[in-house]
Amino acid sequence: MCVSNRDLFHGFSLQSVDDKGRVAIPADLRETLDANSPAKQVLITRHPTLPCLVCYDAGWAQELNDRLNNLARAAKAEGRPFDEAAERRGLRAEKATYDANGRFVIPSYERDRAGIGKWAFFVGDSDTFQIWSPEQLVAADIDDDDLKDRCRHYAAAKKVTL
Amino acid sequence: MCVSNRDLFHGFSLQSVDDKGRVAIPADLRETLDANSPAKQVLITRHPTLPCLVCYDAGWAQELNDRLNNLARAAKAEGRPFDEAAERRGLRAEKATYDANGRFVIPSYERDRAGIGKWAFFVGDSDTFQIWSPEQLVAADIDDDDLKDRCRHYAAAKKVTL
DNA sequence: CCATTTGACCCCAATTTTCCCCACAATCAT
DNA sequence: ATGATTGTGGGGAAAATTGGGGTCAAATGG
Repeated sequence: MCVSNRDLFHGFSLQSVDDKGRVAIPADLRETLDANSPAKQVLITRHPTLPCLVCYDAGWAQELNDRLNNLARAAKAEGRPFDEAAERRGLRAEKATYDANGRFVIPSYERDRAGIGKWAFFVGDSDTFQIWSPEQLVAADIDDDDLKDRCRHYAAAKKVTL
Repeated sequence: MCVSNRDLFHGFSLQSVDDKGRVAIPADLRETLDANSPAKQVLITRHPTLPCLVCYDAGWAQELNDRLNNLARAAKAEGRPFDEAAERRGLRAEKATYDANGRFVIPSYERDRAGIGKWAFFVGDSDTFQIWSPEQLVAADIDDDDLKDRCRHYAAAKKVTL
């Protein structure tokens, strides 16, 4: 089960959020979405611990679901305890479609909780990608100075003051 | 485990960076990139400890990701602690495509952090290759006199003063 | 039930950025 | 030397991002 033949999400980008709440998914990440699933859709969840969003394609959602089912079956067969309901909560997600320009509307609950305003910082993370409010990121109490630094660099390049 | 029949990166070269930020990947290294992945792309990260960049092909990225997923699964199955988010940070990378002449644009954050100006020193390192600012390399507080010496030699050959 | 509002989509257009292509210089191998 | 490959410079074409309409349908409230 080594080769899943999926494209990975790589790259970083600071994108503007317009007055309608739309953001363009950076071309690099969108390319991966399109490669992994023909549906022009992106699944959006809150990160379990960090104040950011986690996004992926429909194919990855299926993969996660399959794995969970396999774990549940194995646990049951071996009589181990397995809180399937809890595990399944981690798979809940919003679904959004993106248009020909690669834009979608960040669902209001997710946008609100991630504190996303005028700008959205995209972070490719292999099987998924994250979306941060740049302001939240640089202020966050996390051990990832490089990401914060990178965010500042991208902000400066677009003349955005955080 | 996957039998990955991969070519290795070998060789050294000092390349110029033009006004657009473009640099040609030396032919030896490019050959390996092409052999390992049909995508004309190179993934670029910062070295975890040294002031240089680490680059590799998309196939190696997939290999690293597969290994990480397997480790995470094993750890979970055996109830061992595993900081997946931290491990995953090491896999984050910028993606750049190179043209028919083998040139790509060094992403501005990476270029900035590696202190790369007019010249880029390429170092084959088996599964990956490194890109150094020659000035940073010879001044770096590292125990690799041979590499520094080699860099000076290449610089002298191109009449570059460091 | 009908009028009005809201908002989700879709299309078009301008600007910026990237990348593709061609020509030429330098280097290497024969 | 000379032809082939590799590296370098620059301009034009294509794509990405962003702003702003318009249209249709569901929801709201008279």
